[in-house]
Amino acid sequence: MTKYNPSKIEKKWQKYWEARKTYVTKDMVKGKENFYLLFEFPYPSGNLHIGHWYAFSVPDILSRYLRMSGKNVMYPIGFDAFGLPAENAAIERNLQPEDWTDQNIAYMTKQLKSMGATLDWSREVRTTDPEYYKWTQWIFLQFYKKGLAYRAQTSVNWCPKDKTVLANEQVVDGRCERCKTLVVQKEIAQWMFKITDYADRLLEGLKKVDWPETIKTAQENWIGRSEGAEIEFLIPNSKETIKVFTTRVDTLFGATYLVLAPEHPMVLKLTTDERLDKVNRYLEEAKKKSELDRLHLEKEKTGVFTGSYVVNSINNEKIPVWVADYVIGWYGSGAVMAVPAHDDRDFEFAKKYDLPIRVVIRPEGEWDFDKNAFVEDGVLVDSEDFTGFKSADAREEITEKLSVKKLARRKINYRLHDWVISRQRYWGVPIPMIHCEKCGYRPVADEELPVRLPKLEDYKPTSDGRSPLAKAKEWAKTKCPDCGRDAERETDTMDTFVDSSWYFLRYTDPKNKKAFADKAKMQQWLPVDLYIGGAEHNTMHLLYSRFFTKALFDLGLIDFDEPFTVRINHGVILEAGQKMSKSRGNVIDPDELVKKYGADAVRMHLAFMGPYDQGGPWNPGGINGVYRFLNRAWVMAQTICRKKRPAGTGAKELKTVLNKTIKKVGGDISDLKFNTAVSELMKLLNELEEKGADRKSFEQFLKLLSPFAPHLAEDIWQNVLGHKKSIHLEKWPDYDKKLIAEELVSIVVQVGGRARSVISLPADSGEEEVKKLALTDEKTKKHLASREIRKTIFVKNRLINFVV
RNA sequence: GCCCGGGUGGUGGAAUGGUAUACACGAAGGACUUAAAAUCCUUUGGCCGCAAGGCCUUGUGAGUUCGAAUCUCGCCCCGGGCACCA
Repeated sequence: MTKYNPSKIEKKWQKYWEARKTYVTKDMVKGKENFYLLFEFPYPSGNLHIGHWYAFSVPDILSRYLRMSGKNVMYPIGFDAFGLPAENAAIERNLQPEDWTDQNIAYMTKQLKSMGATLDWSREVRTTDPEYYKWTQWIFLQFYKKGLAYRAQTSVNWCPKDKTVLANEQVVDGRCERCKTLVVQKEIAQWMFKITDYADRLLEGLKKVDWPETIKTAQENWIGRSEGAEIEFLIPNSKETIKVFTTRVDTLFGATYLVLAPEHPMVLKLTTDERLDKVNRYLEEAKKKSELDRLHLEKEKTGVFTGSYVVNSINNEKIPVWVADYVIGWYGSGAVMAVPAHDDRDFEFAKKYDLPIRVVIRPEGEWDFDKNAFVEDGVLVDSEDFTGFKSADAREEITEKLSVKKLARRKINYRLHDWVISRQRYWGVPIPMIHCEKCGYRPVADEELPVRLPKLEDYKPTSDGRSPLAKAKEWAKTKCPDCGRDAERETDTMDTFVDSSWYFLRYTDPKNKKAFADKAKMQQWLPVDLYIGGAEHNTMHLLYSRFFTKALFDLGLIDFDEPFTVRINHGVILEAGQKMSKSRGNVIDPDELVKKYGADAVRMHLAFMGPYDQGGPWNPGGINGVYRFLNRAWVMAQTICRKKRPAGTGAKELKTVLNKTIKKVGGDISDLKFNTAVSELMKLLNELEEKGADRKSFEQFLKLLSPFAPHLAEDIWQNVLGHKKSIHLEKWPDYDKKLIAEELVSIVVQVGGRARSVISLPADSGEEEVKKLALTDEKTKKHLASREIRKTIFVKNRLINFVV
């Protein structure tokens, strides 16, 4: 008998499938429904770790199952190949980023192919391919022409180490997401995408997609919509006003002072001469503190009085204007009305600086206003005509009254910022714009695309805030498309999240030279049926892709406006309690495991570990169990082939188990419950061993196993069982409903809610029959002895409970 | 602080109102072997008991129910998101 030798058979079948183009997906197959199964394309970091296998090989089980169930499945692969880490790694190794990236892709491709997945390599896309980024640039230009891409001077996040601008989403705890350096604010003119125009639609769209609640709430929080009003406070003897944003117009009568953020443009204008020194000193301190603040050193509120007053137009009261850094410059209008009786922050500040606290909302119960602000809704007091109103009504009425005088208006604020896409780094897509002294920024003509990234000997980032591309003088020199004068190309590159915001569209038509993808082909495949990826993209890639989809929809370029119908976040595999990463040096190398146990065992072990969305600690021990299981299947195949053993004594029960397993495994895979599907297969093999398998039931078992262990299944199918065609072209077995319905069922007998015995009866027996038999049962009798049955609970085919 | 997840044997986990601990891992004992590995068999939540059997057990305390890991409320712990957002 030949021994199970995974490394030998796996290579062989991988070549076989490749030669026969088994997994090259056609755009349409008659009679088959298309299914687009997508995972987040990898970043070419160097080599795969076990986390990549988890992300790519486990969904392959679903891909194979769907194929067998008659679906035309696309399971594509590509590389998100531009980006900072590759550039930094290349700098370290004194290589060109392009060479480093190509080298990594070559190595990872080899590794990926060893998984034995149904990946369609003929559709591979790379974001660094000019044929790809040509369309990244083209889409940018469409956005530009629609006013969705614009250039503006704003305060942006600057990473001093990576020497580039970062999007808000790339700043975590005040630090650069990549290198963990403290981010500073810098005033630079940058290209931006107007994602804020889509804030409401991005919220609205969440309602119609089947995504986990966690992602939906994360995106809702990130967008941070809040409804309220903008109210103007009058500056005496001036035409100017201070606008504040509030969600609590009902507390307007309780406003006892007004606070400006240190960055507010009116701060110095409102500061009186005698307060100028103090205010200036405070502004200086606030600037310094903002960096310390991010280290969470101190959070106590500080502020300073400007010396000026503004008028609250609801009651014509003069209230003092303070400057304090607990008010954020960029949110709302950078100014707030302070209502210390009804806001925790204002309360704390008022207590500290001895400012008046005026109660205007009463709770239903008792409240100690000396100790805490009452921040919930209630009934208005001391609010002139509005006294006695409920908070919600007062908000409406007061806003209405002030808007008549044009001193207030309904307003919705968002936490979401526009997306800053300029990067001052080399390894990215050049922004296809030209700067002319006379005409300003002009778009590159479509025929000129792609604007190729030039080769640069020295591509390192510079400290002056200019992109390294500025060093490519010849490349940058061009003519203005409008006036024909000498002009210069934009030298910033795009954030890599732009590249990845549309790659799933390209997979449908990766070689198209006339469009980013053919409309008919997109119609056949999109939106994506199931998208699998990591939670780190909840508020980045997933939000950006949704924005792109909506913008492209509005441009009439696609006919759907949500890209991913179903989304599942896979769990993270931890090593020593931490996420695996090269920098931590705790990566588990799949190649070694594959060498030792084979790809089939590695895949199946990953599937068996636990719920797919949960991840968890890497437990190398368990892989033995799966390997043993595969080995036992292998051994059984050999004996069946030789002996052609007929069905054993338990043949009928075996049939029932087999049919139940067919149903359960298929259902579990569809629900992405791979771990329980594996355990069902193990149970079935145990049964087959115990009862003695015939060739037919073994073949059924093998089909169920084939998505999990594709190489082993194929080898047995063709070499041992002698089939001429691939097992992966077989149909998923049907199950017989009649066989699943058991003839005899076990019914639990409970006495007083405690299980005391089990009796066996024909299925669907009625209460009387069950009761009769239960009462003759010895164990039951013992527990019922000298007790009175007060009530009987009967659940068909399950249990009977005697309440005593 | 607020918002999502989650807490079950020595370990990964199963069961989403009806026999808790399926399926594996590990461990212990045995068979085979000169020996080891591999393989196979047996045992394996805790406590009491020679056994039959009994009692206890799903972070914790209460509640609903004939019956709760599962539903409800309070508390503790772990993971993630947001966080001075007015």
